Amino acid sequence: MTHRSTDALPLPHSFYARGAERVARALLGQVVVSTIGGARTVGRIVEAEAYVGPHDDASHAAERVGRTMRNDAMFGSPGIAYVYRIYGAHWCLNVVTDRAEYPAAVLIRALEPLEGQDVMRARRSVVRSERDLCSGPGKLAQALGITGSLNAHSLDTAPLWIVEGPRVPARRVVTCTRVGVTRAHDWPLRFYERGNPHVSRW
DNA sequence: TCGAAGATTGTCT
DNA sequence: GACAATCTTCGAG
Repeated sequence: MTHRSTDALPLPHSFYARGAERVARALLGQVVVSTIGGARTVGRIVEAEAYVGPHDDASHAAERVGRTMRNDAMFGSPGIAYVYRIYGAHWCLNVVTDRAEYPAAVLIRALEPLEGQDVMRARRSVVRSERDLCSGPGKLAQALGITGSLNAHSLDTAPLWIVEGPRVPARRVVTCTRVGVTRAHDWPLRFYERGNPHVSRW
């Protein structure tokens, strides 16, 4: 079998040990690999949002909130996952960034499916087209089988890790405001690949 | 112990 | 395009 990009080594710890805004931008084009439940599902990151620190009022770990049981993983080491449940129905996958004891993270908002589309389709109850598989934070978590049990999981080992993928040229990266947040909604901390049909929302 | 709010999605009009 | 579903978390009483 020929070499696949998904056989590459996981991204190093140093990749995540930077400000969330830089990590969010750098995550575009990287590849998420899941072997949860024994099935391999792979997707390329095409959309991400940064939650940059305690001064970010839209963050779950904003200063007015402080450290709680829910956001505890955000205070952990860079490179671990922060998985939370939203609206009582959906899981969302974040990557913890910056440094330990400092709450910053990047929300993975959309993937372009690369492998295991049949498994994704089986996990996702309602799918009209391939674009519906991973075009949203709750959707991609369901498609990859991600649940709260992966909170604080280190993203350099099975069953969920991130490897280097094809780089996205700067001219194809769009920067805009975050989606769905009710505070600090005008901060330009959302990044996505221009023209990619798997982005959650234009 | 209770009540309000939420980094979304799916369905209906 | 608008709105309900659904339940965990957190702050107040």
